[in-house]
Amino acid sequence: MTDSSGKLQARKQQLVRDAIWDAAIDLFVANGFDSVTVDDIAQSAGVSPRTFFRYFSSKGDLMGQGIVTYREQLAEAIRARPRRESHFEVMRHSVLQIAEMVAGHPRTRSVIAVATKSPGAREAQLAHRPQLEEFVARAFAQRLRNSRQNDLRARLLAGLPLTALDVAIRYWYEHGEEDIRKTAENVFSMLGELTG
Amino acid sequence: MTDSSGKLQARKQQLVRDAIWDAAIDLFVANGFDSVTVDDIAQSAGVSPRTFFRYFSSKGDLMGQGIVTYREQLAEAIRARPRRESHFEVMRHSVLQIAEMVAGHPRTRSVIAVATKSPGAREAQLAHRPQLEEFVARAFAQRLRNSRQNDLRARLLAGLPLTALDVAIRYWYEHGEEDIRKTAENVFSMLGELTG
DNA sequence: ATCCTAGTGGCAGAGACTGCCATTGTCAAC
DNA sequence: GTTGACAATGGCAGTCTCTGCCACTAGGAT
Repeated sequence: MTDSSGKLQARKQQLVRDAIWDAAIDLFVANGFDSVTVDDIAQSAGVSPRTFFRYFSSKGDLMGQGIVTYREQLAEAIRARPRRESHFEVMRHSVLQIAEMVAGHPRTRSVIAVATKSPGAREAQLAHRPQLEEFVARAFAQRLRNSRQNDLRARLLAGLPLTALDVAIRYWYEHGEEDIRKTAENVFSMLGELTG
Repeated sequence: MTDSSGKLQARKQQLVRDAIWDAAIDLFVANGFDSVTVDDIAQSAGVSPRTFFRYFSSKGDLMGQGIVTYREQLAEAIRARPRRESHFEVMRHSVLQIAEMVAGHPRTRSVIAVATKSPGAREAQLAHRPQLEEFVARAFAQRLRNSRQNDLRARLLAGLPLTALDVAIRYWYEHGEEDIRKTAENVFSMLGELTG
């Protein structure tokens, strides 16, 4: 099998996946998360309901994909920071970088709008957090090889930036800020003042 | 209507509620969160499935009750701290206090065990976080009346202790520590070192 | 004894999700 | 171009969650 054919398949799958996701978000925005059924989404995307579940494990799963997409890049951003940089600076730079990517995505506002209006959608979004935390925690753990209470520290260091990111993005959305970096900087400046 | 009869009614309701919850947690521990159906729980608690849903909005809802119970007390603990105390100290004292209460509950270990083993259960547990955050954020907002970016700050101050609490409790459970205060103190000491 | 009301159970039905099997398409070797 | 494997899809049946509705019952108030 040639390399291109394999990639072609993968590309086509991604196409279907995107079609489903886009259709779903649009329907959520138009009709509300709760009133939209999986059948609606499948029909709008031109696939069978059965196929929907082959691409997404649940209806709520759709709400997390916006963030999960940047999972590797967040971990990578953390790993890429210089080794002697303080944890605080690592978090700050990584969050700033990812926040900008998230804010740049055309449908980010739609996703947040849905999550804001529907508690069920927001919960579904949060359902991805354990997975996300684990991912980030592993990235931090590599910087902590000889630290006391490695895992406790890693988990805390994973939870903080995710909380900061979440707070920043929601504030950015609700207040119609132009530059999300500014909001994120504010969050970290507040974080820094905590001990002072 | 006399005062006592109303209280009696409430007491009876709480009895049913506890019966359902206890039965559910026991079943979860024994058979796993996913394999237990609502019918199982209802039968084990001696009520109809229909009644189950009058006490808990969903099967997953059961997983959050352990924490939600302390919702008001956490907010109250925050409000009770002296007004000139730093945010950091407010968080520290409040979390320590609540952590001790949570750790003292006889079924806390069971709940964490279930949440640890089943991703679905953990997600259901996290589903209560928005509600919880909102609650804590309101408590902090009262301390911030004249602060810039009130709500951004309040949300961050709500997210941090909840993250700290979550991390501390899980670590305490997994490492079989005797005193959860020590673990919580460690978390906050790590938090304090962040800017230093 | 008789209302009145809150709590309950049963029933029907929608929607989420899964396992299974048949069908279709796609690529590769012939 | 035909064929043969293999992945993706669709349809179907069935389970489970959750809700609206209505009938029933128990306990307190009158």
